[in-house]
Amino acid sequence: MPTETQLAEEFNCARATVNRALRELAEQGFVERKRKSGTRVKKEPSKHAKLEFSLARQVVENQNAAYRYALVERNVVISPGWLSSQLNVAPNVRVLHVICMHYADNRPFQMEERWINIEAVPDVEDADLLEQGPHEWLLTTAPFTDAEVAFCAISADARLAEFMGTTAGASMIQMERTTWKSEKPLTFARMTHHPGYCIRTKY
Amino acid sequence: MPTETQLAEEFNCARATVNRALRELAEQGFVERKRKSGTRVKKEPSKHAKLEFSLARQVVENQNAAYRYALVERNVVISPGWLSSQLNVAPNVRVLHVICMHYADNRPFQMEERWINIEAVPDVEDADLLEQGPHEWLLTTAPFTDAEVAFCAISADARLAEFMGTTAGASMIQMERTTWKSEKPLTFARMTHHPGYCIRTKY
DNA sequence: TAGTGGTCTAGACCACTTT
DNA sequence: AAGTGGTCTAGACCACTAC
Repeated sequence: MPTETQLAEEFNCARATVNRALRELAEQGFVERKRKSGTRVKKEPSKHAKLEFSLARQVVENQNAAYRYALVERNVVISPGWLSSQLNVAPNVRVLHVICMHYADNRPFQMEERWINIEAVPDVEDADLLEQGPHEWLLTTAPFTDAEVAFCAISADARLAEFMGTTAGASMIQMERTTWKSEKPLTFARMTHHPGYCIRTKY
Repeated sequence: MPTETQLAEEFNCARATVNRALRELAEQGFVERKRKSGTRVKKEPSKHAKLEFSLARQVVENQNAAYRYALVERNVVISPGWLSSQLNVAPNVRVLHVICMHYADNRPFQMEERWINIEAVPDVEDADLLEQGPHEWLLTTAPFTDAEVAFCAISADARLAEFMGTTAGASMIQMERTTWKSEKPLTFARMTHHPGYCIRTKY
């Protein structure tokens, strides 16, 4: 493509304006920009959607349903090996293990199982988490800076099925998330949605 | 927060610079901006991930696996009622129905079923789609401008299980996508991934 | 209607990267 | 070494919207 200066002349506008337009096109994935070599139109425009990352409460309330939270289990445990690897923390550190449920109009919406790195968030040991979910507590107390997310489909085992009010073998969408606060591992969470739940977004 | 002019004074810089900084903070979901009422820091910063939207071929090749494509079925049909509603096209228009498979190292990776609005992309009737998948064909020929995506978990039925080399009842992650080109409905696609496949992304 | 952010201009200097 | 995009300045006008 022509250089910014050329485009500015062609369209009779300032270079700053051209720059902003091209920068936005680059953000949207239509063009690629490199210093010295210039701006090129991408062959396969890399589209991407924004995936909102909300609290269960927010999602439920957006559906105009009544949100209810319940704590199922809360205990301090020694980090099992797989978790230490996942979070990249020393083996055998103490972590807070939490299981809780989110309901929409009293129907199971999401089951959340979470391990929190106590070392990174010492205050969490005193949080009772009876009224407020660990996700919400963490967001207001220790907001993360980086996260990795994975979505997959799983079959409910007997226990999960019981909690989610369905039968064993049902297909459910599961979201696993690991978060860091400036390189420091915060938490690993596994959130399982009720059968039939869809994650929706737009481009 | 202070107004742009105040911040510009405070930091000894031009208002345009402040504006760009605040605009970027707003894009990242940390602040909210409204004319006249000013800029406010959000209580619950709305984080969001970018969800790359790639061709099956690209995903497979990124895994360093060999990609193979196969056309399963290709026929012109009269749009069934549910599809006409989904795409918002007149009932009984002609659509191109395509089923195809994407393989990674000769193992089933994704099954794709797609309906294409012939009226919006007349050329597609002459595309044989033997070498190239409809997704790839559409992207280069008639790139979309808007899309809606839904992810959900499904249980494989007998036919799907056979194609995906698994057993009926297996949980698989499915992506449904409807796309438009400037308000004109283009296509509805349902892409089912092999059991165990995860969609990954970062914040 | 007044004040805010949204956008533009014309000009300048800088940093990176390819040649 | 040269050319590109990246970023900044100082100033201006406009559009929306809360009051």
